[in-house]
Formats: sequence, C-alpha cells, structure tokens
Amino acid sequence: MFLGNFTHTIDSKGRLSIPVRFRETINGDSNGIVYLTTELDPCLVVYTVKEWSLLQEKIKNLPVMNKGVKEYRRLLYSRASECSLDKQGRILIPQKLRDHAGLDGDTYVIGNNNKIEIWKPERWDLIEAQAEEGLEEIQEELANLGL
Amino acid sequence: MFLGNFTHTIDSKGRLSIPVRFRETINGDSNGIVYLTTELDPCLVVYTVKEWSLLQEKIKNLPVMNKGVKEYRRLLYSRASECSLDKQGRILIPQKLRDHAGLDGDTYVIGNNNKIEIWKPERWDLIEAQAEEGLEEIQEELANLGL
DNA sequence: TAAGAAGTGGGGAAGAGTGGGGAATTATAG
DNA sequence: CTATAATTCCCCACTCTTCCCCACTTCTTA
Repeated sequence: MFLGNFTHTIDSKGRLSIPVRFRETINGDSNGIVYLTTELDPCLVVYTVKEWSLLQEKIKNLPVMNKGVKEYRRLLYSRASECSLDKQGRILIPQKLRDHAGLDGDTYVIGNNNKIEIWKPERWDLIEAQAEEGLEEIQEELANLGL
Repeated sequence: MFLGNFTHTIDSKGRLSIPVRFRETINGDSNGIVYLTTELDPCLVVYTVKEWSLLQEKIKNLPVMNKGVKEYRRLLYSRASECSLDKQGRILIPQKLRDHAGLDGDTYVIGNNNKIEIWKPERWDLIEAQAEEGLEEIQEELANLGL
C-alpha cells in the first residue's frame, strides 16, 4: 500500500528518488522494476509489475472497439516506460514524460493505494483544493455509505 | 475504545506521546502500529490497524470511478502515514501533517470511540463550543431518539 | 517520603535524499 | 565507417532526517 506525500527533487539528470517506504513494496512486488505512464490526470503514474499486470487484465476485458477505450489504450501504452531503480533508489524519467507532467525541480511523490503518482506541486495543490471542496458536497453520501 | 482528552506536547523533533490508556489498545489491535491521516475536520486522525482495515473494506465497496469517491480516496491516501510507536510510546508525525493540522507544542490527544483525534487546542475549543450550541438546538430531536 | 510510572528532552548512530565524477553505451555528424 | 557528442549507468561523498537509546522531571500511589 502506497501512502503519503513526499517532496523530492528531480536533479539535473532527470532522476527522481522514490521514497524508501515505497521501495520496499517495489522491491517485493517488482524486483526493482516499475512502469511509468500517464492516465487521465496531468501527472505521471507509477505501477509495480504486479499492479501493471492487473491493469493489463482489466484492459483485456474492456470492449475492444469502443472509441474511448481505444484512445485510453493508445495513450497509456505510447507513453509507458519500463524503469528500474538505481542503487540509490532513483528512477530516470524520460524527457517527454517530464515535459508532459511539467516536472522540474521540486516534485511531489504521492501514494494512492495501489499506485504512485508524480505531480508538479502547483498542479497537485489545485487538485487537492478541488477535492476538498468536492468532499464537502458528498459528505452526506459518504456518511450513508458508512464513512 | 478510546476515551478522554489529554494535553501532550509535540517536541522539537515532531514527536507526540500517546496516552498510556490508548497504548494498551494500540498494542493489542495493532502491535504498536497506527495509521495517521486526515478526514473532514482540521485535525489528524489515528486508526489502529484493525480499524484501518475496516475502513479499507468500506472503501472497496464504493463505486470506483465516482468522482467524489476518487477525490476522497486521493485525499485519504495522500495524507496517510503508517507510524509505529517508539520505545517511549511516541509517534513521529510527518511535517506535512503537522502543518495541515496546525500542530506545534501543546496538543490535544482525544479519544473518539474507535479512533484517536489530534487537535490544535484553539481549533478544538472552537469546535467544542460549536458542538455545545448545536446540542441545545437538537435537544428535542435527541430526546425523541431515546437519548 | 520513597518508588514507580508517565511524559519530555536530547545525544549519537544509522539511514535517506541529493549531487556530481567518470566509465560505458548509444546517438549523431562528417 | 570513424570521430565526436550526448545520454545512461554506476559509484562515491556529503548533508539532513529519522530512529534508538538513555536520562531527567513530574505526578501518583503506597
């Protein structure tokens, strides 16, 4: 389980160190290898090998010819990159992905249960504020669901 | 069951000692490990491993793609942290969480049945006063409910 | 008033995060 | 096809945080 928000720095070589707490899971599930890609949000997403396989399974069961599904698959795979952690626990993020997520210097590495997200701080702060507002609105719904 | 309000101090290293009465439950349910996060209120929430698991179960049963649910999960996980008690019965509260709850120096550690809440005293006093006012208003309703 | 338990504070070792040099590999240009 | 440039990878070194341990103080209880 990936939890928490860590501020790490992307150095001049494009490397980003993964929080130690995440490394344990990555080494266990993945032998130090992760899949890096993008999804619907303007951030990068990191999957362990295990979670990546689960994602593949899910995608297999989606309707093949559906327009949205086709687009989703296209983006997911075209942007995906297999990365391995170096001896210091860092991944090298390809230039294109860095550009796509607007990453440079200080960066948030955020646990989202089964995946890790990498955010440009400004963008995350915005999303977070929106989420808080949204939460107020659905408070009662959540309460009804027992939360 | 967590009961009572204790004033403890967060030291310069960000550590907060958990009241002994709470530790017994934590060691029983959790082997000294707790989950620290935030919810709707401007305070921190502490769950035992057992209670955290129950929360996970509830979340699993929510609709995955629902916007509000996604936001809720994002906030919950991004702010969560697994903490273990040190030999003195303290937890180290991550800087970001301390900032979020405005914690520094004297702090209230409050039992709320199945979870512990950590409050900045000023904020708690406000909430408490509001709750008292609210209670007056709904007194009759409560009476009807058999309280 | 002594003894024990609870809360607090701090020193020091170990670990995490960061930066950079240099070799190896790949890409580019002539 | 070769020479040069760029990128990637591996290693070492430095700093700051975290973790572990011990000690002091206060409060309670006998």
